[in-house]
Amino acid sequence: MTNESGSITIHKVAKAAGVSISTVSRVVNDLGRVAPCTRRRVETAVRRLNFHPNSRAQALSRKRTDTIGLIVPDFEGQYFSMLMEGAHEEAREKGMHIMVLKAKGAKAKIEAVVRLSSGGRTDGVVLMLSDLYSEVLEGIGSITKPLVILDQDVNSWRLDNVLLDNRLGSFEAAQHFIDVHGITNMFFVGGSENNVDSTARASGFADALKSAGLDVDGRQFFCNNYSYDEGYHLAKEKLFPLIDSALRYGVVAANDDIACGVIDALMDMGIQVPLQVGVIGFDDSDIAIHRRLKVSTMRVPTKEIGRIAVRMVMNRLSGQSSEPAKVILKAQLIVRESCGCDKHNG
Amino acid sequence: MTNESGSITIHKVAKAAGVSISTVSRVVNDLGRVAPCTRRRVETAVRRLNFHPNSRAQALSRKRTDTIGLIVPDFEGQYFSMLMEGAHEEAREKGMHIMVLKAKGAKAKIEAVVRLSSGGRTDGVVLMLSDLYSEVLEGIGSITKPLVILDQDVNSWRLDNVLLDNRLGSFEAAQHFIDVHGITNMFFVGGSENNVDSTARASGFADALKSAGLDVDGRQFFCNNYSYDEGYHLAKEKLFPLIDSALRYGVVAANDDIACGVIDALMDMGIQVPLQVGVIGFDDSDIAIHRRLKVSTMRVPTKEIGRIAVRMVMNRLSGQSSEPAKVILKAQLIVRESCGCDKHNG
DNA sequence: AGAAGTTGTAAAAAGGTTTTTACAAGCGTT
DNA sequence: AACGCTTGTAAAAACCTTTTTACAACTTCT
Repeated sequence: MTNESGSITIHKVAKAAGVSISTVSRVVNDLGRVAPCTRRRVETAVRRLNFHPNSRAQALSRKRTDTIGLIVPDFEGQYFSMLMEGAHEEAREKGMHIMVLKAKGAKAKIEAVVRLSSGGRTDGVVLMLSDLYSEVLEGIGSITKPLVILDQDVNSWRLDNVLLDNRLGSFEAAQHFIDVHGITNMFFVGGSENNVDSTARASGFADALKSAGLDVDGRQFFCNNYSYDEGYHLAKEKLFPLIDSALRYGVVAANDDIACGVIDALMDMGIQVPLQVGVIGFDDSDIAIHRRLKVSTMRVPTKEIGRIAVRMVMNRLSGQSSEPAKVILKAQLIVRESCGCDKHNG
Repeated sequence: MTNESGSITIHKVAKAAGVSISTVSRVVNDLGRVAPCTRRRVETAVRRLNFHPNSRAQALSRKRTDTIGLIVPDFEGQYFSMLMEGAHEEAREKGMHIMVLKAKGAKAKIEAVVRLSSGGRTDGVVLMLSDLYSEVLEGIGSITKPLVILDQDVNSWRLDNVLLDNRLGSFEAAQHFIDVHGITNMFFVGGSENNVDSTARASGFADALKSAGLDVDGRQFFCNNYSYDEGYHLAKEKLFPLIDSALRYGVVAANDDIACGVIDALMDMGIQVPLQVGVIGFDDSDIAIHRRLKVSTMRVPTKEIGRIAVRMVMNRLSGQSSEPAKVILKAQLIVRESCGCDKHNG
């Protein structure tokens, strides 16, 4: 008895209520200029027939879909979940919907953006761009719809941007080891080399060391692919041999998966964590607290990122903000156990 | 210079190519009856103007959106990620899109289904229904669009259904303890009481015990809310006191988070896991392998569930299958370390 | 050579809204 | 009573495709 297939249209409602379709439209959309008694008549007809405006016709007529596209490289991991959470909440509050697309690699990303925006399938797109592809920026140059880029700092006269201050995040992580624990020997274990998050986190780490007057050496940096297994492997094969049991060390990892891999590897090699080696992760994902040794980490306000991104699209849509907006959020150090602090305040 | 705002419509293309709009439509949609030289002319015009058919107009005319709705109770956890993965892949291969909605509780779920299907915003909906709400089934009774229910076994003449054989899963987990490890003392730690997965897993566990001639006792069952923390807490406060250090035990948990909580709690209380107490989780989520003691678990083919669900919607759409379909998938035991087996084949 | 079929294209209808324009009626003012 | 203003409603245009119908120009067969 729903619309569709029985197809209750605005015309039938109009007929049932004995008015014209424009009156029904005005009632349903709560535009003014309709007499109370007419309104009542229409409303009962709408209820009785169970009329739902055909959103496809609305979309065509209104020239919008009330849908925002979200393009991510991956559905896995808590980052996506939280991003989705924030984006969905914000969208929902404004009566909009989210269409999700996964696109890995430059070509796929461009295609995804075009597919979502060019036909008018969505009103705007949020694109997560964690790898540096200038080619993507070119490829989407012809898109005229609101477009906000996540993660990667793009300087465009058209694109909105929401980012995390990755440098500051790992700067603070390293600084924590220096200031609170008096540790001067440190390692950074990062994700893939062309992931912008990971490289920014590496350089923030380096900055912290420099600004504390410590030497920075290429041998302090390790690269893998953002996974537990690689973290484990790297720590066991490369990092462990460098450890002098008379000294204390700090490890800053580019995410919590890596941090956990490092911790487990060191423990398996008989190192006392966090006594001999402290570890700070990044992201504050579930894995950081769902273990015996709670992992200290830089919490990323991912949900907020999703929210803000959607809000930016909608600001554009409502014609506010002609200037491209850029919002930079900060990570927050969550001190738990793996850095060597006793207190567990996470 | 994309469509929209510049608005390159089929009319402009037709004009540019010196043909009628119906010819352009036939070329673009690759319907027959168009002379080679006309086709070429149209194709160049399309490319030159960068024409993308307006998908809103297409939707109105074709009476479909090429979009499938996916309604889930939550975006967190790997279950959602994998479901999304499968659904997206299948949809993408068929040129369709996924619109995601989160809805918790009966009222919200009904509203979500109505919102997505009644206005014609999607062509069909996949609804994950892990809690038993007969009220939801009633509420969506009037929907005429393809609708597939996940997780919960519904016997409807209209609704498609894809499920996991939860009973069999925990049956096999318990049986593993009995057959392989000769363990006769067992506990089940479940999720919330009205979660259909958890209760089915509990009863499968009970069946295994019964069919092995073991006693089943209410004190062997614990309930929480599917979280690490509750698993930890329950194991420490309730389960640990019941343990006789002279005996060996097996614990089947309703998911991996709980399993990890139980393991960590028991370890913290000085119990040797898996020597004294073996643990088998459920789901095979990342947390099961991202720890020192790799967790044995029942792997759920979540991605496959997502795929099949979307495929079912599309089968309906294409007019095949008038009978409601029901697919029941099986979980697979992944033997790692936490059950007491040495070998790590995960 | 004329009938019958095929092929390429145009014109028009359909899809269901929203929005603009137009008009009529009611009311107060002078 | 004439005028202008507001208010309620209808009619029509616009949104952009797809799909059906119609027709003219060719082929092919008898």
